[in-house]
Amino acid sequence: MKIQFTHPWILSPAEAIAVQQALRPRLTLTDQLGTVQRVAGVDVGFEAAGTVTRAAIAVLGFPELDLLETAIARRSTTFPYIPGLLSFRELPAALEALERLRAPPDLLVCDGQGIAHPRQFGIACHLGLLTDLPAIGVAKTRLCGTHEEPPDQRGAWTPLWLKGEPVGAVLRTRPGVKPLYVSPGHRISLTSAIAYVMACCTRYRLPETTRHAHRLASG
DNA sequence: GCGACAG
DNA sequence: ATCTTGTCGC
Repeated sequence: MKIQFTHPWILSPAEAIAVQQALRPRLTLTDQLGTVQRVAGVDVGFEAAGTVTRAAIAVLGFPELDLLETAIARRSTTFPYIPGLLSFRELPAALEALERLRAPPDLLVCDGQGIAHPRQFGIACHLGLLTDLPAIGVAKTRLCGTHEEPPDQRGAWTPLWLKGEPVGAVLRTRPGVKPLYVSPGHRISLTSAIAYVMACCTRYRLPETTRHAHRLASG
């Protein structure tokens, strides 16, 4: 698939924050999805003590979740991990992997936050904007915001509040496990994001799915 | 000023 | 991200 646009990735932290602030007004935070038939899980890992970033994409048919296509890319890491600036370390490899897909997915599920972010521009927002695809952020731990513990029941969720706004959901995908942090990235509402994440967690929790994607994409 | 801090 | 230790439920 084709990436819509990009920008420099060798930046200072202050310049990276300026990029986030410039791009944030371009987000669409309402539903703007067509028929969802292809969902892409986007995960990134590291090799060689963090000097090499490895991105793996698994495209699944929806709602059956059958594996349709995978792609992988490796890049030398050009930006350190700084909370709030994760996308500047991970996206160059993820974009390269996405470019290798034969057809664009209908929805991106990204490892990390969407608008549940100090400047409301997490990695799912950033990737959604550069591809102009609907994108959801699914994180395993909290970056910012406050919330109550969701009930221990599949599908239960509580709002994640940031500056008086509900920016995400703390979602119990299965009883007895830690909840996931779901937030919209681009072209999707919070309620739709929750529904799609639950529909993608019928067989596995997302961390298991993304780990599986890494193995499949690695061969 | 101090603590918190996706991966 | 990754690693280690302690606790609990099956």
